[in-house]
Amino acid sequence: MKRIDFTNTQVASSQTARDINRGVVLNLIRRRQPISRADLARVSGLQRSTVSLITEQLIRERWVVHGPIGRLPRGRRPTFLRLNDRRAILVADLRPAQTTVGVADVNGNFLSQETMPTTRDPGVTAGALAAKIRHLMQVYSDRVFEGIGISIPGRFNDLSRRIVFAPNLGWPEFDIKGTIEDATGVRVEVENAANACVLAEVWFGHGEKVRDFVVVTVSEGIGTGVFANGQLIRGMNGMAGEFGHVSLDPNGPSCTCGGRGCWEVYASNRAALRYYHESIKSSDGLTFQDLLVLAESGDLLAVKALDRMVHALGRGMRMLVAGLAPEEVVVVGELTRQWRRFGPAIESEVAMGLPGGHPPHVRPAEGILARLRGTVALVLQKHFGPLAGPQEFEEKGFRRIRSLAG
Amino acid sequence: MKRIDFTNTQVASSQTARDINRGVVLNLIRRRQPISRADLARVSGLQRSTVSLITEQLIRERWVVHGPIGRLPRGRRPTFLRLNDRRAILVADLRPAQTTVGVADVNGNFLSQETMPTTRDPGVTAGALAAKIRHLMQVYSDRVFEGIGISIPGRFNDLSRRIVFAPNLGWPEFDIKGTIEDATGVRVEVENAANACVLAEVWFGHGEKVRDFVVVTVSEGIGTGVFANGQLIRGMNGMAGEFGHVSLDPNGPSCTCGGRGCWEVYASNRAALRYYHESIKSSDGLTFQDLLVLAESGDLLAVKALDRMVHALGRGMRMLVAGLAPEEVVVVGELTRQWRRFGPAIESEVAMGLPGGHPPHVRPAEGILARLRGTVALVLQKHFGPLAGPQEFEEKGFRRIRSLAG
DNA sequence: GTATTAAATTCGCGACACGAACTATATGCG
DNA sequence: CGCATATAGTTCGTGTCGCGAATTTAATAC
Repeated sequence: MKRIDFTNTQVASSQTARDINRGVVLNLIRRRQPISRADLARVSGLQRSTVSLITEQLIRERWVVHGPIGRLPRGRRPTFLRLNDRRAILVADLRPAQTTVGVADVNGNFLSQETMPTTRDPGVTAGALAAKIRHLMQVYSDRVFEGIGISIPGRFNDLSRRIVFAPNLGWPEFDIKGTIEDATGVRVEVENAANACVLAEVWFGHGEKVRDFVVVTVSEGIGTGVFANGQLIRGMNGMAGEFGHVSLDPNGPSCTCGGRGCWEVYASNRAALRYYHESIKSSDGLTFQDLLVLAESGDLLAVKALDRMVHALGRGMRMLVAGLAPEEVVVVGELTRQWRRFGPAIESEVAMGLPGGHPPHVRPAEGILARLRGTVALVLQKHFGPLAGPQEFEEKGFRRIRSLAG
Repeated sequence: MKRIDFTNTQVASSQTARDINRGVVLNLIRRRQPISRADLARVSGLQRSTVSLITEQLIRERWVVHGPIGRLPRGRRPTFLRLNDRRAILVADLRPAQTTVGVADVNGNFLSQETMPTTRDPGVTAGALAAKIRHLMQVYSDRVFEGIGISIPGRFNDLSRRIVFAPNLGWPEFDIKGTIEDATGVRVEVENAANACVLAEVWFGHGEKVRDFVVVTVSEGIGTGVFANGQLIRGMNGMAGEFGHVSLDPNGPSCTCGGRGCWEVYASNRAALRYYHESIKSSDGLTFQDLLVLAESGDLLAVKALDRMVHALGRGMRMLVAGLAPEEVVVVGELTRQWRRFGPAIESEVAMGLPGGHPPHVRPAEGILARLRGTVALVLQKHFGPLAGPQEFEEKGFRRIRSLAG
């Protein structure tokens, strides 16, 4: 008897070239729409004839539709192509306090967006979320829904299909994917919020031009998403990116994760509030937003608390920057609203004592929008080819092949 | 006038499939030699006819040669194929104290290996190295040399072609690539030692099966190499992997890099020696090897010093493990000689308070061998296709294509 | 010798990208 | 209006490649 072991070797067939080029053309249309076939050929380097065949295929697949006719000083007028925005994606961003639900088209434009409270009971929250989604599907029944994308402040394990690590949410392990899929009949994709922000940057931001950057989400906790070598780094079981729970001080305050002195204990919104509480009594019920307003209006203790937080934020980022050498650090969170105040402080803290080379550019991104748009990208990834991830190959032209072991 | 901007979009041509499959077949031969065409077809999933054509091409290119004829209970006998081991690679491992030079065949087997001292003067060392290499080229003049691979305890900047960050070597910026190339006439590839160990693991170890692991080299300093999503992470300017210079304590002892309290200040061989020096006076001239021997023979202070070092090592690894979620942590360095003593201590320290999921397997690797073999892989990468890195695509079937900007 | 088995090659086919030729459609000028 | 010119988009012939069936080669068993 022979032992068979399925290795991951991937061979190319005749269709592989088409699959690759289809992805290139589809993403060029997404990026540069409206665009003519002739321009696609110029931009991609493919022959006009090849572009025609591929666009024909994309139109058959209903990903692309004809747009308006262009005007040129001379010659035949080009027919522009654009994405079919009748195809929509349902998106949700789960946060400890509230959940945002919405509908977006394939371009990441939102048709609708609303919020609902997040409760401590996963089942109740998921039920309410599913109801909202079903309602949205009725309201937008003229659209075709590609899937549901959900970003969470934690980790989703693909094997067990459960949320397995979400200390700031306070949920036990829960099968959110199955629950929502059963209630709606639509396929659900779940991803960590910081990773979703990475996808949003790649899909709707600077694209794949920047091949190494990290996203740091600062809210109740601290999340990090790593984009390296032009790919989102997921790690074993999708657990990569928990730099927020790296211990800076083994004897520091305890963290929601069970550890002590984690980065997020010093640099999250909660940390700033704690610093403020320590300096002044009678400050119950204060939110991070309030703290920002206080600092803006000149409250010295509030400024001091935020400065401590920002200092810790920069210190932790230096860890990421030293280890991963990103070109950019993208910051997501409420504190970006006063970027003028915090931005330079973070940037100089990051650059301090950096081993060799140039410090990265530190810049803000819009939070909710990034998370939601990231989940749009998450759902579309399956159809748009290997942009931002290698896992696509297996499902398309490539095949897993056998190998004889032993 | 049109502004033209070369984007990195890569389209596939007819030859793309062949390039991919050539790489698959060549690497299967490398891995499983001697192997027949029939087995290659079975293992790869390609048709026997396709395998025949590709192997014919590889034999023409002189990468593959016919081996012995096999024996089977029935039927025509298979002709085995194997790599052409007349093609050799010159390798060097530069370390602060000494440099190892050698010759290896394409299988990573060493034909020769010798050491020479490393001096504080880059020019002198490079000159001596070049002389040794020229001598080896004469001794093995029956071989064809593919290139020279050099691993360094620092960073090589591809643009300036210089060693730009090597605090433990104590060299100023130096163009080692140009110096050796001019003196030998052979192409030189330079890579950080930890990254070289990563390549060695992927090429001569478990292969691409483990898609996420990190290498931690422990010697004068601490180096880290990150393998994620099945790729070596290089970062901007190839600077990724300097986790050794992440500050654990901003007020800690100063480091060779100019910072304070870096991980390597607490967890390197030098750190262990410092701990020992602190506990006992009159211990000048002691090497790390001596310390290991002392500990083995029951010197309690030596044991204590090494325990402190191992504790710090584990603490830093927890940072890597939390952030990158590797399946494995591979340790390279002298301390692996007493792995029975240190291994379990490191592993339990790493697993302590890890956010969610399973801790990685921590295991040792042979140091000098890994570094040297890694440089073999470094040189061969160019010819063996996109194994362990995406940068290959540009040079083979893929092309950069134009895009009109503005 | 003949049947059987397996390796390796040959050959016809379809998919694909390429590139030249061709068609379609616009502007401008005599 | 008619013709030159320019640009978009399509058609068609060619070469490469992988596929898979048929064929050839070479060994063993009876």
